[in-house]
Amino acid sequence: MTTSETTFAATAAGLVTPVLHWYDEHARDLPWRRPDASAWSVLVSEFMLQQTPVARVLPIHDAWLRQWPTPAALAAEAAGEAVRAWGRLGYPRRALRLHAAAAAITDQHAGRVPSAYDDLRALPGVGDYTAAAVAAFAYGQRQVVLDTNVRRVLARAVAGVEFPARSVTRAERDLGATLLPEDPPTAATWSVAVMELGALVCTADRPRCDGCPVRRLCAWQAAGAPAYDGPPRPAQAYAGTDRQCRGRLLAVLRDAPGAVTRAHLETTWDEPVQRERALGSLVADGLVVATADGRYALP
DNA sequence: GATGCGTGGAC
DNA sequence: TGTCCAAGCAT
Repeated sequence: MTTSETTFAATAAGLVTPVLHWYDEHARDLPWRRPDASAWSVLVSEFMLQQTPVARVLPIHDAWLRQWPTPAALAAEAAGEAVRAWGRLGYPRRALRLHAAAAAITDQHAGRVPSAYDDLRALPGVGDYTAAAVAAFAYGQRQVVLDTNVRRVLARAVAGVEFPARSVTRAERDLGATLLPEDPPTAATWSVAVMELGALVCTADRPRCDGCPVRRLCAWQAAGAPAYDGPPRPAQAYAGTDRQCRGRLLAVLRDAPGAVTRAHLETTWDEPVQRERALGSLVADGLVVATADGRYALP
């Protein structure tokens, strides 16, 4: 190991204890983190939190768990009810996938959220992050959990750059594995702690470095907090896009008690070509179904 | 690996 | 006000 690699590893290892202590004092009290939270509650939270802020998830998660306290309860419903209950959380395909995951859990895992990473990863809508997160947070396993928060903390504290690469790199996985404490429950706490640090302190915009427990160790701070100089991230347009059009159409169906007419849908979007394309894509995704009488409804 | 996929809050 | 972005996933 070279001198620089030795220094790198020592710096990285020094992050763990301060972050654990910081988490002990500053962790938010979130429903899915409580000791009595079920694995199902954790799984639902992870679906909802994909690309969605905690504040918007809280009320929907609460209502969801009241309505469907178990995977089997959700699996017994029509998928459209899941889409309806999803409300305006965004990315409604997640509701469909969560419903499909509940069905798979009911059919293939006797109604119990699986604990093995590979079983979780095989569920609809569960990728590398969500599988690792549920294994760690619901079952206390030792897993490398890499989300946007963790990746940003490591990019700054260890690599000395403001933002991580566009996609997860081999180096990040190796670093995550190196940092992970040996003891499984401690590893699981570290994973949630470093995520929380990214969410509350080491934020994308205006990080609160004054309150950071590892400021002294941070490579980005040591370098003078240089601005990001990588390729610009493409701005995600929304106004006038198919995504907005889909959102409008689906909102009409969510708010209607049953099927709606094509004429009703047409009032929500002026441009006919785009409207038809969006409606077609919603049907293709399974978020909307055409009824026998030519109307449209949730599945 | 690049795209498409919602929504609303913060500035 | 427009811009950015928030615990990703599937294709």
